[in-house]
Amino acid sequence: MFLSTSEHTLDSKNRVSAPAAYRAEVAGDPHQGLYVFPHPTEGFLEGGGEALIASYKRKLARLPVFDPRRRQLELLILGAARRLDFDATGRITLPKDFIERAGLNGRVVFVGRGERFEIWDAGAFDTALEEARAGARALLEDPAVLDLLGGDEE
Amino acid sequence: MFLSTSEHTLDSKNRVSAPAAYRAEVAGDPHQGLYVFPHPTEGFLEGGGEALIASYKRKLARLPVFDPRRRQLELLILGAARRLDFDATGRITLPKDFIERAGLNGRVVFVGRGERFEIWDAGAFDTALEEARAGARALLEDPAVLDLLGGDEE
DNA sequence: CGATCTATGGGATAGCATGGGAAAATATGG
DNA sequence: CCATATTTTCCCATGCTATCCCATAGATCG
Repeated sequence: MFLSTSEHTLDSKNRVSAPAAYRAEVAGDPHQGLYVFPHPTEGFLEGGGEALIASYKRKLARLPVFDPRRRQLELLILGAARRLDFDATGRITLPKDFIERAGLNGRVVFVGRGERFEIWDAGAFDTALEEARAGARALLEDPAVLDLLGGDEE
Repeated sequence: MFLSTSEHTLDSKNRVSAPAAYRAEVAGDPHQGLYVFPHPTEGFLEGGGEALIASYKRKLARLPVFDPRRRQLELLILGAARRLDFDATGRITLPKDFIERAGLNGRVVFVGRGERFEIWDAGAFDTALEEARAGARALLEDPAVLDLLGGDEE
């Protein structure tokens, strides 16, 4: 599972160290590496292991091949995704267009979200995190959320 | 799996470098090479490895041999498909009629879609990609799409 | 306090994409 | 059946980019 948040440096060759925990996460995969694509509408990158891409592929395969929604999603996800392999020291190299799409600028943040993770520009992420914190109290008082997180399971 | 999008040059001899990742994808096939045919109705080429053609063949075999729909589909897919082998530097040579059917004009784009990929004229692809991005927000708000991509799989 | 792992920087190297010439195969006409 | 024209295949050369490799420094852990 991809957890926690960590900041790393994007160097002049567009390389960035992947969090060691993420490398361990995909260490068992056949081609170990991270699969990454720019989010279709938001300004960050989404990533995961082979399992994530395979899951998208299976989900899209439920729609007929000629369904416009399937074709559009394939284009935005499978067509945009790239497998990024680790170098000997555990870094990945980000394609230039990914860097532009996500507005990355030196300091980048990896944010774990369970089955997947996100790569943000540090500045944009700080802003988003502040907003999330500012709204946290109201969120936790929302009856639907209370119910969702509520009692212990079983 | 065929992923990602990359642009290559169609030279004066109708040769174009196949993406290195696609070559790796079919490296294990008995006759390694790409199987390509013009889409029956749209202006691009569809391609894949041996697995793709074998899959079409199996699917068509579900219909009786004399079924007119089977005969028509065989003509449009199996009859149109060609195996394109790589030269020593990893290029394939596109037949002239494929180039005309897809309106290829110097710059061509390979688009990965999982089990298959497509070959587009760069100009036409840029337009299609822009449209897909423009409609992305609405797409991701579509309840059917939310449901499709939504929950984690078991 | 040494051993190991992680993060980062930079030079060297190998692979990829592309162009063009030479040789081989194929087609066309007599 | 041969001669010529055309197409296709093979081979080599080049610039560029990504990858490999080494070095350093800090952090972590017994």
